[in-house]
Amino acid sequence: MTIELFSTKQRILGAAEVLFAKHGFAGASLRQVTSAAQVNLAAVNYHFGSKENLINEVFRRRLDGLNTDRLAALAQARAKQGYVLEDTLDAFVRPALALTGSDHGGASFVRVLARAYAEHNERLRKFLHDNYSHVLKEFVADFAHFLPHLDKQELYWRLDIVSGALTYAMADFGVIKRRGLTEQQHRDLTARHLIRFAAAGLRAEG
Amino acid sequence: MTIELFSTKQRILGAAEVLFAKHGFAGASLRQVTSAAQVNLAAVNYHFGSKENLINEVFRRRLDGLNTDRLAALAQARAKQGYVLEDTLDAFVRPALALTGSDHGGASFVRVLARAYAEHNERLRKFLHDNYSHVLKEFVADFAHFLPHLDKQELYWRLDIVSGALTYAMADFGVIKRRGLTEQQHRDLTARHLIRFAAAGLRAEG
DNA sequence: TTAGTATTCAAACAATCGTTTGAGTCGCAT
DNA sequence: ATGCGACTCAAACGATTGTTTGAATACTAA
Repeated sequence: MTIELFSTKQRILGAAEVLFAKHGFAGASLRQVTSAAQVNLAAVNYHFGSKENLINEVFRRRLDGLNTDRLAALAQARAKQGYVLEDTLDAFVRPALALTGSDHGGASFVRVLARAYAEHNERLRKFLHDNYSHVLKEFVADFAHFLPHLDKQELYWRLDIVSGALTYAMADFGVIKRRGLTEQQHRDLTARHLIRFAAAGLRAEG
Repeated sequence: MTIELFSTKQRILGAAEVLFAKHGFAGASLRQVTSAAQVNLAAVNYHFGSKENLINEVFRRRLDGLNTDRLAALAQARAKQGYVLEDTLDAFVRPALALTGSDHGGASFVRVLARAYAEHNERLRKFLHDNYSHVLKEFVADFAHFLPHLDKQELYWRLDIVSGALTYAMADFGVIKRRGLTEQQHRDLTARHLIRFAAAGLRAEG
C-alpha cells in the first residue's frame, strides 16, 4: 500500500464524485464510474467492498478536511476581537467555498453534498451524523450565543433553513457564470452575499 | 376516458409521487410504483408511454394548479393597498405550503420539487422552463420593483438563494414535528418564518 | 346482442445492475 | 530465483431494470 497520487482508489473516488454529482447515487452505475476512472469494474468491490461504502468514502475524503478547516476557522473567529455573527457564518461558509476552487472535484463534491441534503437516506444520514455531528454542535453553540432572543426550537428552525440555503447556493456556485472576475474575487463576493443573507435571516425579529 | 377519482392513471401518479420523493427518480422502480398503486406493471407504459414521461406528468399534475394559485395570489397581492415585498413572497410561499396540507401526496410533491432542484437534469429543467417560466417572470418583475438598489445580477443571485432556501425548507416542513399546533397554525407560522427570513436576506444592503 | 374500442393482464424481452469468481500479473522481500 | 501478498483482469453470476407483446377482459355505442 504505497501512497500514490493517482492510485486506483483515488481515481475511483474522483470519478465517483463527478458522476454522483451529475446523475445521483442511484443514477450513476459502477460501470460508468470505473469506465471514467479507467479502471477495472471489479476494482470497486475490491477496494471499497460495496457501492454503498464507496459513497461513504466519497464523503469522508472531503469532509475530514472540510470539517477540520471549519473548526480551525471557527477557533480563529472566536479569538478575534469583536467576534460577531458574521464571523461564525464566515467560518462555516468559506472553507466549503474554498473547496469549489481547489481542484476539479471540489465543485462536484459540493453538488454531491446538496444531493445528500435532498435525499433523506437513512444510512447516509447516520454515517454523516456519526462522523461529523461534533462540528455542527460547535457552530450551533455560537449561533445560540449570538441569537439569545430565539428559543431553541426557533433557532433550529432557522439554522435548518440557513444550512439548506447555503448548501443549495454553494452547489450552484460552480455553475453560475462570472463576468470579468477572477475565481478568487467571485468566491469572496459569493461568501459575502451568503453571509449577509444568512445573517439578516437569522437576526430577523421573531 | 371517463373522469374517475381513483383511475389507474391517478393511482399511478400518486404512488409515483410518494416513491420519487422517497427514493428519487432513478431510485424508484416502475415495479415499486405499480405495486404500490395496485396496478399492472404494463399500465405505466400504456398510459404514460415511458418512465420519463411519467415523471413529467407527476410535475404537471401539481404545478398546473400551484402556478395558477401563485399567479392568483400575486394578482391579489398587487391589488392590495400598501403592497410590499412580504406580500410578493407570501404569494409565492403560501400556495406551495397549502399543498403540503391539502392531501397526502402534496407533502411528498414538495419533496419531489426539492429533488428536482438538487438534480440538474437537462430534460427535466427544459420541461419545467417550457411550461412554467412565465410564472417566475412575473414574480421576478415584482422583486425587481421592490429592490431597485440591486442590479440585475445581484437580484438573480439572491433570488436563486431564496428559491433554494424556500424549496428546501418547505420540503422539510412535512417532516418537522410540531408540538401543540394544528396543521393550519403550523403552516401559518412556517410561512411567516420563511417570508421574514427571505425578506431580510433580499433587503440586506449590497 | 353485437361490434369495436379501451384497458388489463401474465409473460417474456433485451439490457443493465451490483457483485463474485478464478486465473493472471505485478512488485518486493527473502 | 523464488515465493508471497497485493492487485488487475475478463468473464460470468443472479437479480432487477424499462419496455413490449399478444391474449383476455371490460366497457361503450349501435
